[in-house]
Amino acid sequence: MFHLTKKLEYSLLAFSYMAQLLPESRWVTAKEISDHYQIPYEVVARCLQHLARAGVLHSWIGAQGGYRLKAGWEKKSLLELYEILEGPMNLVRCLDHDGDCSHVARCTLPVLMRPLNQKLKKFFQDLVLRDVLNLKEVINESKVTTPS
Amino acid sequence: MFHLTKKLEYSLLAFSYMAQLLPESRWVTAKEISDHYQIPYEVVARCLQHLARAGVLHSWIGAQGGYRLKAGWEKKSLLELYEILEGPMNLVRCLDHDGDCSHVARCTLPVLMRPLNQKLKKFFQDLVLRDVLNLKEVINESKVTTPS
DNA sequence: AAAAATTCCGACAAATTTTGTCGGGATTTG
DNA sequence: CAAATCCCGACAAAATTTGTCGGAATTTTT
Repeated sequence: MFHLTKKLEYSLLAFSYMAQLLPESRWVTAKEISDHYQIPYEVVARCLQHLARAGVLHSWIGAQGGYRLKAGWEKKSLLELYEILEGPMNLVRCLDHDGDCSHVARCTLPVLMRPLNQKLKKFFQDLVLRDVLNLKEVINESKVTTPS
Repeated sequence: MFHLTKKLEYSLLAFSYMAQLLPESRWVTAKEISDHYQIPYEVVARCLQHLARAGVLHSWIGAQGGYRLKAGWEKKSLLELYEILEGPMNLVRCLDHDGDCSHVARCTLPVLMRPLNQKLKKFFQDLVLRDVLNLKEVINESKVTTPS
């Protein structure tokens, strides 16, 4: 129940990898990351795609293309990453459908869990990549948009 | 990844149920709880057994037996319940074996996750049943130890 | 213009974890 | 002694997560 999913693990590793190169900043391929950490290519690749679609990374298709951190990435919270990769964060399913438990009328879980869920989300909202990855400060992300 | 397990859900319902009866306090059977919430008997039953073994509930075997809240139950945290029911709370597996990832040397996850994990545990340690279940105060738990 | 490198996408297969079921034993009450 | 109950482990089923495959689209290189 409280294990990070591989999607999150791999995404964090990807961020970590890209952050390390930082003052440089270049296009990094999914393959490079998968090789470096020996994690399955297709899985990281999909994570990176989702993160790009969600606007946390730049992506560039084609030879010499890849991914690159997007300005402001270091302020993204674990909550945001979670919701990009896994959908809404809810302690109990019924909260997905706004407390419509439809299960037993007596089920008090949605009522009890709603405030708790808010707290949990707050907790992860306050954990931003900069802190999670232990970065002193993010030096500069060059505004390059084409590979070569 | 952040859905409560049924074990936890059912246990919370059980606590909720027993707390509602409170100034009374009597032996409540697993069957009674399973019937009330329409949840599978064997599963709640096992949760209650674990909670009893862990000292959060009293149990009494035999006809007219059952379970009963044990003094101090309302100060038990969700972390404690979690660890009773599910084992140690760790965001990543390698923390189970104290960061021995054995995976790739480069894997920075254990290092990054250890402090995060601490924070998460703290978070759940601070959530105690009294608050989670919204109890004003716990009136009294009679010290009865035998059913009749 | 063709080939190579890459992101993008969905369908599906495999592995793992969670959830539920069963059968039986032990203890207490009436 | 019978009934009610807790106790326990093994296993089956369901759900979820993880990984694989096949292919399409875009860009760069030759």
